[in-house]
Amino acid sequence: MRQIKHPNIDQVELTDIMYALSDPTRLEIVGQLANAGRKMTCGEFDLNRPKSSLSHHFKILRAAGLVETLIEGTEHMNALRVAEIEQKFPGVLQSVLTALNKS
Amino acid sequence: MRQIKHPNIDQVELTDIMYALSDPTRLEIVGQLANAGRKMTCGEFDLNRPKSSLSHHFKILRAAGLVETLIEGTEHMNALRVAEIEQKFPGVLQSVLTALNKS
DNA sequence: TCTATTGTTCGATTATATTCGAACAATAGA
DNA sequence: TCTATTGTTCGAATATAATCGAACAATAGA
Repeated sequence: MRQIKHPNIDQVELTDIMYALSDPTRLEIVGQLANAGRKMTCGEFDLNRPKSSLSHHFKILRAAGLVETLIEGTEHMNALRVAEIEQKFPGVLQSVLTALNKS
Repeated sequence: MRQIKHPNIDQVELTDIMYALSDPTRLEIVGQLANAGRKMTCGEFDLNRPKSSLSHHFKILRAAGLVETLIEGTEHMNALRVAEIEQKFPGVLQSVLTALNKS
């Protein structure tokens, strides 16, 4: 598997996004990614979970179209698909990120 | 039980809201409520589910702070807590409603 | 007081999610 | 080619959610 498959943005449902963002760990991942403003490897996140658990959460974030993962060597670089999500669901991700940074 | 208890808006977590909105039936309820622009009884919703199932979904919407239910006689009048939610999580509910009406 | 109406609660079933250790796969670099 | 690094996948256990019929509760109105 050379690169990981991601859903096309048209295929992403609002319920998928809501579901992905309903878990504290995943919300944390999304928040850290947004605040970093750059691609991050899975290991870079400040979360205290075994890697198999994190891998599971990244899988759900990818399926929801929120995160894009590019393989670079042995590392997997994760990026938020902000622009696409914003285009399809204006304001949804932005307002969630704003709420995250307030709490 | 004279009136139903609702959470104070301070106690509402973002994850609760995301979770409540991750279910198609509940999203439908929220959408119909918003579009109606008025209080609605449970029976008024155009959903094809047994009442025990609907009652379950309303319970979750209430717990998430999204819906307020006032008992009037034998009817339960449901209203969206738009203003409070908007105050605490600006843009979140609005953008979801906008997305709902596009699909 | 009896009955119809409107929802909630209960209980059981089925379906989905979460969690995490262990094994596996892909790659970089020695 | 061997090894370390980075994640994924597998499998099994546990937890949480959805579904819905049946019984129950509260009220209005006859």
